[in-house]
Amino acid sequence: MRLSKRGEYGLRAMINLANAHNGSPDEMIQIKDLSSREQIPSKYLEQILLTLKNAGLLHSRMGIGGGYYLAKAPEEISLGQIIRVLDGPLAPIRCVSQMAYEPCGCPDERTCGLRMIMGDVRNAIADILDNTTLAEVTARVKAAHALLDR
Amino acid sequence: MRLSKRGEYGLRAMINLANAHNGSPDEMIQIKDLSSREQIPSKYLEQILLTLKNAGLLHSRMGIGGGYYLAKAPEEISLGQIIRVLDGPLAPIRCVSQMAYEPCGCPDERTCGLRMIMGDVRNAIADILDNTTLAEVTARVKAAHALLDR
DNA sequence: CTAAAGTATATTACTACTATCGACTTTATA
DNA sequence: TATAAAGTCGATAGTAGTAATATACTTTAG
Repeated sequence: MRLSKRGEYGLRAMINLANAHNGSPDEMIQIKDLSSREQIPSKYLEQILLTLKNAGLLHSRMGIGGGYYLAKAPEEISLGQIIRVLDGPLAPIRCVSQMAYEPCGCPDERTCGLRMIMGDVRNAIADILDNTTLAEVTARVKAAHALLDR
Repeated sequence: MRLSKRGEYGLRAMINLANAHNGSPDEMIQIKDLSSREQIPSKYLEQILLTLKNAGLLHSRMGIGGGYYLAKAPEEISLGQIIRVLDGPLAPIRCVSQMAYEPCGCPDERTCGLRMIMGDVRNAIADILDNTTLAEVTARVKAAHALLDR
């Protein structure tokens, strides 16, 4: 049930960008900063950010002082969206995927035990990831910092 | 968030064996039957069943009329156990794994947003898979058949 | 004794993931 | 307007893990 490195790196970068987000131009962050902060190979991160940009989740500016920033408010970007862009469907097996269903060759899907359980698992995962936005992650991070600083 | 083929095949085989389980010697099923019923390459299934046997979840008998059968009652085998044997930890990333924790290199685990959310996801998955036994799967399959037969 | 069945290990094939390279385009600013 | 900083793009290479096959061996019923 593994999240790929691509998905992990993408999420880390997006969470970083969300933490910096404040509506001003200051929020822009460069690849090399993200990469050093989160220990991600920078050329690999480049590909990931580009994918996220093409999917409409990020904007960027080229040239000196350029960088990446969120294309929408953190409230409007869910972790589920990010993972789907980078890793594809959330479902553990294709025959329970909402976005990329494929039959699995079991004798009868209606009475397939595995399908029933994996459907439950898919729903549990999607419930969390589709209902958690970057804004909520940021809030939880801030709360954790506040607790530590006391 | 994919379940590997190994895990999928293993679960299908175990569910099949659980459906056949009745405490008598009749419950034994041969590799070739499992493989044809569930469309699993038989030599690959062989490896999987052997792994499950070495983990103590299956017993077998060699020779004519041999085959595999559950090592314990279906009530005592959870899907989580099966997946852990075949695929390793349930957690999406190692730093939230209970059975195979590894640090992930983020600046501070206590305030890592990704870790918080993935911890939730891990718990949601484990809640389902560790609390669902083969007996419950069998019951759901029977119920689905009953519904269809009306 | 022999055929059916599981055991064991090695090897191959394939694919997805991870990462790197080099050439190109855009932009701020000295 | 030249230059350096930054993102863009396509190709490709390395690697690990997954999936599958091959071959030889052991056990057991009849």
